Amino acid sequence: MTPAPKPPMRDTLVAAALQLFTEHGFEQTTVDDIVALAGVGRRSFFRYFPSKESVVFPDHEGCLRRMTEFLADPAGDAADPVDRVNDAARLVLRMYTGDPEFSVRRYELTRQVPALRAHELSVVRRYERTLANYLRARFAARADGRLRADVIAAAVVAAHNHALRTWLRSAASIDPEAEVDHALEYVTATWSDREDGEAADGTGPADDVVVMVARRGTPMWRVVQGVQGVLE
Amino acid sequence: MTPAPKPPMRDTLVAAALQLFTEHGFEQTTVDDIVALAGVGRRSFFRYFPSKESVVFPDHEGCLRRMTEFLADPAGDAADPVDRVNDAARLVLRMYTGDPEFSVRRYELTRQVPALRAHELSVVRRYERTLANYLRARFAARADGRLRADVIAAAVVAAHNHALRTWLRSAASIDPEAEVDHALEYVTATWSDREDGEAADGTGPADDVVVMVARRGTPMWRVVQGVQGVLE
DNA sequence: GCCCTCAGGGTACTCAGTTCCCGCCGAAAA
DNA sequence: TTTTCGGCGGGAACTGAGTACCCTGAGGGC
Repeated sequence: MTPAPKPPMRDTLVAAALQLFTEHGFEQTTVDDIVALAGVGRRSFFRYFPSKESVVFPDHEGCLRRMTEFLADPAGDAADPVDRVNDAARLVLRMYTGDPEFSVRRYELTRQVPALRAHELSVVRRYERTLANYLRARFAARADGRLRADVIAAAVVAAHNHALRTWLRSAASIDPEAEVDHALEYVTATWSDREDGEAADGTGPADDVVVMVARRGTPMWRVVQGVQGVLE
Repeated sequence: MTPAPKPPMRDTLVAAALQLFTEHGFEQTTVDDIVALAGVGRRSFFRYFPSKESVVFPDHEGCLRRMTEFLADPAGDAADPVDRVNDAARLVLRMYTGDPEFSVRRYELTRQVPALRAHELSVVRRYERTLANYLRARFAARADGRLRADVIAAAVVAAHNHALRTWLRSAASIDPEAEVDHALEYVTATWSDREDGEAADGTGPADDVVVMVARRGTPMWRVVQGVQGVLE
């Protein structure tokens, strides 16, 4: 019978802040303006948000927690580590697509306010470190495992954010899942240990033999391109 | 005949700030403390540094400018793009190795002060965007060129920073160049267009033909590993 | 002499973020 | 019903970063 099981004051503050930020700009809006519009005390703002910037990213704490729980689930230990990290990144995408209007407004705002970009960077960094720490554990036995983990985590985050921004720039009019899948495939194709044959779409027996002929000195990207062209 | 061609006040401020930060901590030190120790006015501090954090990274502006100039030099247009951004990243390494004591002190400081970590993030981000923009131009004609540029730039920065931090953690006692070369090779081997044969050590004619046999469904990293094993 | 420029200094202000304390309200105990 | 208690929300005052404005004084050209 409780229409608002979550405390509404937090949401009220977010709505008031976003409205004022988009109307008058981030720097021009003071915290006093926000709490005046929300009809609460100034003290309450900092009870819910540690800084003026964080009110623009109200759901990242929860998303980071979900990502940590997802990666800690032992049910995923059998999966390919890079696939696992990609799925973890998709949790972030889902948070954005869960409220497209808010996400697009936030994107426009963040794009033109340096303080918000800086705050977003530290948020993204925490995702990246979460992914990297997971990969470090999975690659512990591998040579250069920590380096590999850091590079792959950075690549996954970069690919995810590239696709996410493409979707946001389109005003949420394209298919975000397809965009992210395509971008993450760029990373997976190169770094994953996954056996693609198992999950293939059946356009050929899994044990076909493919022969790739290359001249010594051929750039690696061209080899990959050639093999991909044959395998797909 | 000028013993200090550069204004010494800037260096005085940096030295005073670093001393107070390491002695009493970053948050505990106020800008007034810094200018009092440096013997200058408070106003002068903000004439040289836009924020309290930026005094810890006094040389990044110049390094970013050098990187931009380096990438704008048309002499490099013939080189492989990934090699080019790797060399650009090495400019940053050289700035750190140019003053190892300062770099190690800054690393210790940054490691335990969230505000400094956030500021470093925005600095690193500018390097990454500079590299990505260069690669975007070089990959303009390629399919998914922008995605590729963003992912490679992120991977290069991650590899560089991984090696840099390894060196800093060692208290500058290991060979930083070798560490970075090794880390960047991780990225180059996968993404570069460079013709390895040309620069090979002559263990075979450049136009040997290599045959790589793979089963359909073989993971791409295993294909790359196999081809690399034959080509090297 | 005068005027112009400009690096540096000082003062006062805004506002984010913190600290401390108070009032309110609902629940449980007496 | 009254008392006590605990937690949420409010308010006042404080610290300190960053900014705006104006002053001074040293050079440098005329």
